[in-house]
Amino acid sequence: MPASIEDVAKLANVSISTVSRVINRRKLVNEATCQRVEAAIRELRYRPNAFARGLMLRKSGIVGLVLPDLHGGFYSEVIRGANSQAREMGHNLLLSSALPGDDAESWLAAIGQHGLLDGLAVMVSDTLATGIGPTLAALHLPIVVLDDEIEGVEHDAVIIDQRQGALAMMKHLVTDCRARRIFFVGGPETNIDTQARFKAYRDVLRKSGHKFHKEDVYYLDFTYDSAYRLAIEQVSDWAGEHHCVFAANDEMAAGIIAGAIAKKFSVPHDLGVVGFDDTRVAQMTNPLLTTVHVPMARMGANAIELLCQRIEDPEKLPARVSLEAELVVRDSCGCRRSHA
Amino acid sequence: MPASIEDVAKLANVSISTVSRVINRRKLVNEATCQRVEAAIRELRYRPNAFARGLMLRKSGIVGLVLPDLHGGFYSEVIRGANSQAREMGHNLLLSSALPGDDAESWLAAIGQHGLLDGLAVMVSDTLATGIGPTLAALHLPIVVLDDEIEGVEHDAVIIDQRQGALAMMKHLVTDCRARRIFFVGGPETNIDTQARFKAYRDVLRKSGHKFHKEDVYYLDFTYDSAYRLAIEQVSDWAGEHHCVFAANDEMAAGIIAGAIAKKFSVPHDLGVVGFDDTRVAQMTNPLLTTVHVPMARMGANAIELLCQRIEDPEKLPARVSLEAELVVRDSCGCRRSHA
DNA sequence: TTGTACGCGTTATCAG
DNA sequence: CTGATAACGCGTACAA
Repeated sequence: MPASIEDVAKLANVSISTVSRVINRRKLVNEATCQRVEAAIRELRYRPNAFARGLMLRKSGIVGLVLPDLHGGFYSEVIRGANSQAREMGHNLLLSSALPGDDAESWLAAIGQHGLLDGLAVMVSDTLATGIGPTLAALHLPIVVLDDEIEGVEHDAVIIDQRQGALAMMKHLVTDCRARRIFFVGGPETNIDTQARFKAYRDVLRKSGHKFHKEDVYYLDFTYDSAYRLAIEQVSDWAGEHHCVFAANDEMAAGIIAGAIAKKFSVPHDLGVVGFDDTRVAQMTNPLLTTVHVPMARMGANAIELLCQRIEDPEKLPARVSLEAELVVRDSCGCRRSHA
Repeated sequence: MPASIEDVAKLANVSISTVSRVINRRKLVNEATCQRVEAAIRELRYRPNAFARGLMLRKSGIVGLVLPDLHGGFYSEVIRGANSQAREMGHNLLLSSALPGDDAESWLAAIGQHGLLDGLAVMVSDTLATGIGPTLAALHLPIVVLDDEIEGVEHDAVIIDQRQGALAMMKHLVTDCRARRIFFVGGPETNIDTQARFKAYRDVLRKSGHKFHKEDVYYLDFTYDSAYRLAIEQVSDWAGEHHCVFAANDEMAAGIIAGAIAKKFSVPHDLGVVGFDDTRVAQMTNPLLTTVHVPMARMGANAIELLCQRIEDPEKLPARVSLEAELVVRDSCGCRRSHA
C-alpha cells in the first residue's frame, strides 16, 4: 500500500538506484535530478521500508534495555537517561523488564531473540541470574552490562562504585555521627547491591572496633511497606543514643523513618536512618534523608552510549566505566544534631 | 554469518519451504522430516531473520509507547503495565519520551517514522500537543491514545474518568471535611489533567455555595520542589480552620505538606492537603495522603491490549475504554479529625 | 552521473 | 506431504 522506492523512481523518471543514492549518499548525484527525486518522495509520502533496509544494512536502529524490575524511582531514572541518550545517538529504545514469575532465561529470551536489535543493555542485579552469560553470548549482539560484570560474554560495562559509596556512608556514621550501633536493612540477600553494601557495612564495623552482630542484619525486598512493618516491630529495640539504621535503599529508609515515627520515636534523635541511591523520596522524608547518591540517569545514558559506540565500531575494545557514588549528608543521620 | 533457512534446508535434505513450514505451521509436515529439520535447526543454531520475515509478514512484533515525560511515579507505573501486557500478548515494547526541548512533532517523528512498529500507543496530556492528529494519521499505524482523544485520526482510546474522581474528591472535601475554603494547585495550565481537575474544583465550589476566587488557583509544574516552595511562601495565608489545598498530583501535595510542616503548621489540623493519582508517595507522606486513585498500570496495560487487538484485527471498531478514578480517603484531608 | 541486475532471508502460491 | 519459484523493498557492484 505505501509507496515503494520503485514508485518514486518511476515518478521521477530515474532508476531506483538513483533514488537510493539520493536517500543515502546524496553527494554523488546531479543537483537537478536530486530535486526531482525529492519532489517525488514528498508527493508520494515515500518512506523507506525499514525491513527491507534492515535486510541489507543489518541494522534496525533499535537498542534494547533490559531491567530486572520497573518498580520505584531507581529504574525510572535509568530509563530516563537511556531514553535521552538513545535519542541523541539516533537510536530507539526497546524496553523490557522481568515479570514477577520470570526466570532469568525466559524473559531475556523474550527480548533478545527478537532479532531486530542492534545491541542490548542488560542490568543484572541478582546473583541468581549470574549464569546468563552464555545466553547473552548466544545472541551474538553487542552487549553492555549495567551494575555488574558477567562471565562468559565479551561486553562493555557500566558499574557504580558502590563500595566506595557505602564505605563513605559507614565512615560518616561511625566517625561524624559517632554511631555506637548500626543496623543493616538490605534488599534480597542475593541482590548484588545489597551484598556490596553489606560488605562495606561489615568491614567498617570491624575496622572501627565495633562488634558485628548477625542479628543486626535484616533482608527485605527493597519496598517501603516491608521496611515500615519491620520498623514497627523492631524500632523499640533499635532505638538508642547514637543508634542508626543503614538501609540499602531510600524507599526502605523512608519506610523505617515512617515506622519509627508511628511508634513515637524521633528520627534522628532516637534513631538515625540512612538510605542509598538518592532517589526522589530522599528529599521527601522528614527529616531529609542522608543517603548515597547514585547517578542513575547517567548510568542509563552511559550504557546506551557505550552500546551505540560499539555498534558503530565492533572492533572497539570493551570498555568499563565506573561511576562514583557520593555521600549526601542531610538530616536523618543525626550528625547535624551533634553540632547543634 | 548466522545460518539461514537455506543452510538448514541443505543440512536436513529438504527444501526451504519445508523448513518454513516446520517453523510456522508444523501440522502439514511429516513427523520424521519434522524431526530432521528441527535437529538441523538446533545444530546450526538457526533463528529466522527478523527483517526478512518482517518484509513478508509486515509485522515486527514491536509496539511503541510514547509518553510526554518520564519523571515521577506516574509514568513509571504506566510503563510497568504496558510492559507486562506487551509481554503477555507476545509483543515487545519500544519506549520513547519527549525530551525537555522537544516540540510535539519532532519527537513523535523520532519514534513513529521508524517503520518497524506494528502500532503506537501515545499519551497526550497537553493541549499544546493537540494538533498531532494529522501527524499520527500520516503514520498509517494502529493508534491508541492514552488519557485523551485526538482529532484527525481514527484511534482507540484509554481514558481516566478524571472528572468523576475530581468531583468525588471535591464533594468529599466540601461535605465530609466541611471545608470552608479550598485552594487549587495545578500542574501547567495547558495540561489536560490539570484542566479537568480544575473544572471539577470550580464546579463543585459553585454548586456548593462557595465563592470561587481566582487568586486561590496556582499553576506549577507537577514537581515536589515547586510545590514545596510555594507552600513555604503561602502557607500562612492558606492556613485556617477547615481550609484545604487540592493539589493536582501527589508529588505536589507531598511538597505542600512538607512546606507547611517546615513552617510549623500542622496538616491536616491547620490545613488539609489532598492529592491526585495515588502514586507511591501518597503512602509515604505524614499524614498519609488523601487522594484519588488512578489505575496507572491498568491504563498502560489496557492501551497495549487494545493496540494488539487492533493489530490482529484492523477492521475492529475503535474502542474507548474509560477507567474509574476512585477517591481514597486517608489522613491528610482532616475528615477523620472531625470524627475524632 | 545514471541504470541494470543481483542478492539479502523469508513466506506464499501452486504444482507435483 | 513436499518442492520450485515468485514476490517483498532495498542497497550496491558493475556496466554504460
